[in-house]
Amino acid sequence: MAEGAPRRQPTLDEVAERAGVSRSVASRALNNAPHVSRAKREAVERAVRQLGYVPNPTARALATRQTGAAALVISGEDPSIFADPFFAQVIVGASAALEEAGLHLMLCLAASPRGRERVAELLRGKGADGAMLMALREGDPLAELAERAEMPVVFGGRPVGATPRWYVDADNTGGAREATEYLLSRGRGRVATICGRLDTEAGRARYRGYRDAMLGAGLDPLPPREADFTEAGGAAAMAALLAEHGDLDGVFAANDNMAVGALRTLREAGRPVPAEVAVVGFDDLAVARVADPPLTTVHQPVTALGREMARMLVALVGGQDPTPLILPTRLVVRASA
Amino acid sequence: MAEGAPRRQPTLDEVAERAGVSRSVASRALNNAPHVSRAKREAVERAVRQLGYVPNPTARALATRQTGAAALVISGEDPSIFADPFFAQVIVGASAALEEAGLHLMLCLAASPRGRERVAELLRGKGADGAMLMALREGDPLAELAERAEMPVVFGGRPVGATPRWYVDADNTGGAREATEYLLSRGRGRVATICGRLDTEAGRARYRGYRDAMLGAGLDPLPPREADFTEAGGAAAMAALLAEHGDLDGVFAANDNMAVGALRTLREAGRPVPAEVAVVGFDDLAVARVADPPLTTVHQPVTALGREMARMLVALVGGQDPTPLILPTRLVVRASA
DNA sequence: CACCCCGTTGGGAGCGCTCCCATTGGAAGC
DNA sequence: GCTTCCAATGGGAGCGCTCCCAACGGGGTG
Repeated sequence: MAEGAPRRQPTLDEVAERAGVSRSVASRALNNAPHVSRAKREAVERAVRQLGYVPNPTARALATRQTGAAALVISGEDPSIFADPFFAQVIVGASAALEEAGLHLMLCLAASPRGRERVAELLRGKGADGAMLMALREGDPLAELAERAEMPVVFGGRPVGATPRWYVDADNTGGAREATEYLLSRGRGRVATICGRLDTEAGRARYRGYRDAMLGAGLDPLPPREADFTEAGGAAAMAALLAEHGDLDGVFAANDNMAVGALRTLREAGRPVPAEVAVVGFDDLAVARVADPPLTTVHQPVTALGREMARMLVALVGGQDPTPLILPTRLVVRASA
Repeated sequence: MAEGAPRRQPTLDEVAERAGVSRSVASRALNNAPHVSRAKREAVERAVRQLGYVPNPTARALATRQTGAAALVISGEDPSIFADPFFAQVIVGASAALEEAGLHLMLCLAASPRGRERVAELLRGKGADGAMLMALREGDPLAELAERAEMPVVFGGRPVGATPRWYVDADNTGGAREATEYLLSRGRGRVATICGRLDTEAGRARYRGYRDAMLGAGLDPLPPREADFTEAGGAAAMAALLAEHGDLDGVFAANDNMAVGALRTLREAGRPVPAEVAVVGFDDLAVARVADPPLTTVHQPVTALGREMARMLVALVGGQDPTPLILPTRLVVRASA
């Protein structure tokens, strides 16, 4: 907080007066728009420097009807979902792309009812120039809010049961299929999957990939063994799997967190990885490299996902009509399979 | 994006007209301020519902000189610093507290020069009602920006070399001392430390804690072995430590990431943990529980840190003058030491 | 019955900026 | 030398909301 007298911030009028020009000219000079003589432009710049003028973003927003901010909304019934480093990566990408476009990032963790309400306000009132929505589950109230939103909305991953106009997604099915096929190609014949929440499209798509690969190899896919994308959930699912199918020799986990959990369970059960059971994850987050053994996993360009979402939103805000994007995944082979 | 005709959002004037009252009364009714008769209040509420009116936050911000948003600024020369799950936890806490106060969260990753410039704008122009600054390094340009900021600023952790007026920090020195003392108390006599970046106050404070504990036990502290708070950095530092002091039997790493790296190096070097070398970390992030062996570490209330920063900021915005806060840490004993 | 008090009410002046538009004047064209 | 054109300029009207303040009127008091 500034010390001393509560001197107001200088306004554009004061800058104009100091520079000996009209407010209009000062405004144009500031936004370096045309129709300003070199002399006046410099006079304005000098005045700005002398007064330490900084434009008031709120006033500008009101006049231009643009807030200069984009919202990133992460759904979930409980804030702990955000602990997944996946989101941090997305944010890094989105933040960079937004920064490039001169937009600020508003982060909304739509966990509590109160939070969801605030998101609704943001979307319905013009609290941002656009929004990115992620992690929607089936029947997510956010989906409806997105419909009513007074601004462009880009989805990160697709919501369940509907294909929005604009989204960026990873090739979940393809990646999962590749992972499973890899396990099969390495001679694993009894491959199970720990799938993510089936009330998310990513969870379903990855299960489809597993199923397709199994069917393609003439094998019976196991029914979905659902977990919640967390390490603990993965560990529990692995234990259940082991109890039911003691003879399995391969597991595709629908994300790295769950794969790490599976690894832990297998270690505790004395089932060496990959000797007895091979494990493949999905995401390729930092944890995959550090796991023991290092995790073979489906790499998903998470930072790019954030970046492309933001870019798509920027295009939308700029009046363009971008096309949805599906980012490629690729298998990264490490020691676990 | 709304379909159909580009109908404008209804304004307060339209609501007032519809309700048969003046704009003033409508405004008061909306903000449920006094001096509005029951009848008119209800008429306004009805009109709001019928028109689907949502107040324009920008206009409100301009009139009240309050943006309704708080910025969380994370410094760092490179966005990857944000990959540290530490920040995600802070955000969860801050977000919840801000939500309670009806403020939005603007997240600023001040990594690139461009990003820092935008933060400067935000802080100098009134782009937010207040800011929380984290992860400042020695000589960080953000420190000066904070001085000039036209809004209250709360620090998360203290900047190097200066104690700001308002901050929330963890008891870094105390925690590090406790960790080291624990190692010593378990009969480890040759205890080294992998300290974090010494251009951060947290890095320095934790080294001081180690040093104090060593001196307190009449032992010679080893000189700081600096790493960058990452897993890879921790692994490298551990390797160097092993090369120089092959006989060490205890390591205090200044955060969990580095501790996990150290664990990996020790495993690769065939030095069983904790049998030959005991390891203690700092932070108690999720990774500590999952590590192999599970990591003994200094628990730091990270979510509370975010929450308290936000609460302090809210108090400040509300015109109060809160006092700085130092949150307690505590040792969590697991298998690694 | 005059007077005062106070809850209601609405008019109007901003908040600080953008942008449309009419005006000006000098350079270029004939 | 006169018209034409256009860059440069500044006045003014908003953007949608808050809030001060004067005005109004009904009930209570002396």
